[in-house]
Amino acid sequence: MKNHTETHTSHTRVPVSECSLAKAIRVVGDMWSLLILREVICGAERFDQIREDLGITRSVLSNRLARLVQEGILERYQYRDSGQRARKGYALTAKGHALFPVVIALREWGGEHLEPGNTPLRLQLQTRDGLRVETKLIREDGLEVTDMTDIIATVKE
Amino acid sequence: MKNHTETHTSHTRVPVSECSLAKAIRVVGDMWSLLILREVICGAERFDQIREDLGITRSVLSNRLARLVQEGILERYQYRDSGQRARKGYALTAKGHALFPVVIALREWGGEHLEPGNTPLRLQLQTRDGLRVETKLIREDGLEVTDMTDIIATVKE
DNA sequence: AATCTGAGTCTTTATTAAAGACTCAGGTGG
DNA sequence: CCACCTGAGTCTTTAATAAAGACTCAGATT
Repeated sequence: MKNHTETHTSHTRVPVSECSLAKAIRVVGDMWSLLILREVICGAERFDQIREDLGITRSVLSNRLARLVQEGILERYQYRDSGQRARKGYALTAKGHALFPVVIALREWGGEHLEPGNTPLRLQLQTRDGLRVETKLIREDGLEVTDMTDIIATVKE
Repeated sequence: MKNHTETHTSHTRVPVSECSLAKAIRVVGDMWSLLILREVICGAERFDQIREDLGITRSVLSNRLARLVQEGILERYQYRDSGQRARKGYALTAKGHALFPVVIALREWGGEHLEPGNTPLRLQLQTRDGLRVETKLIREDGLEVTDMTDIIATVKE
């Protein structure tokens, strides 16, 4: 609970149009795009696979995939499983992979603050050899930040 | 570019309804909510302040603030600056502060992948005593993950 | 040749957002 | 005390998006 007599930290004004956080939010900060990324990370690669898992409509999925490809976050490719016809798939590019810290942080936050008691099955993000991975906030001096209220926004130009 | 003859990692199916990542996306994974969080982190506290900075309509702002308060991410309080009338403000709760890793990771991604050349002024997230803060992916064994393609999704039940 | 599938597009209807007028309470100035 | 201003919204109308589901079209499959 905030103390209403405390002196307020001054308002850091970075115009939305020039803020890389705001830009990132405009590019990937929408529900369907994020859910689609989750699907691709989980290994879904085909249009209908994603659509069935998410219950998204074809038109919106088509639209979002196009945007994600255009932004260079996903790439579209063709593949052919042996004995199967050629198909099209979507996969993360390097730029898409670079979103892992965001996704993992979101996953952690959801797991810690949104779970309603029991958790039957949990999505884990780990290395190929089975090591758990988690995000940490590290200060310039190498120490981990544990108290989030110690973090403030400023403008460096 | 993905090799189209590689064996595909199997599809990890966690129903959207039971996935803490998907839940987190549904709660904070929308553009306006994220932009509002950015504003509050930047020190905006009043309704009209946020509205002017973001150019969001009153009705949507009202709606999103109510949702964020209801989710326990923001709290509404009253304050009175000396010589001023009493006003209402919004501030991060502990649950809201816990989103810092997500926000900082997004900020980093935006800065690295979305900047169009020159960056006049940059939003920085740092400690109160001026130390830069960044997110890192740390493996169970303490090492940092640098190659994102080494991370895969699995289900642990 | 007829059918099936994947990967969409198109059309219609329902939801959500934008623009901007209106409300209402607390404080201020004359 | 009365008229006016401001903060913090609500309400109404119009425009943009999303949902539901029919339709398309090309490459396999029977």
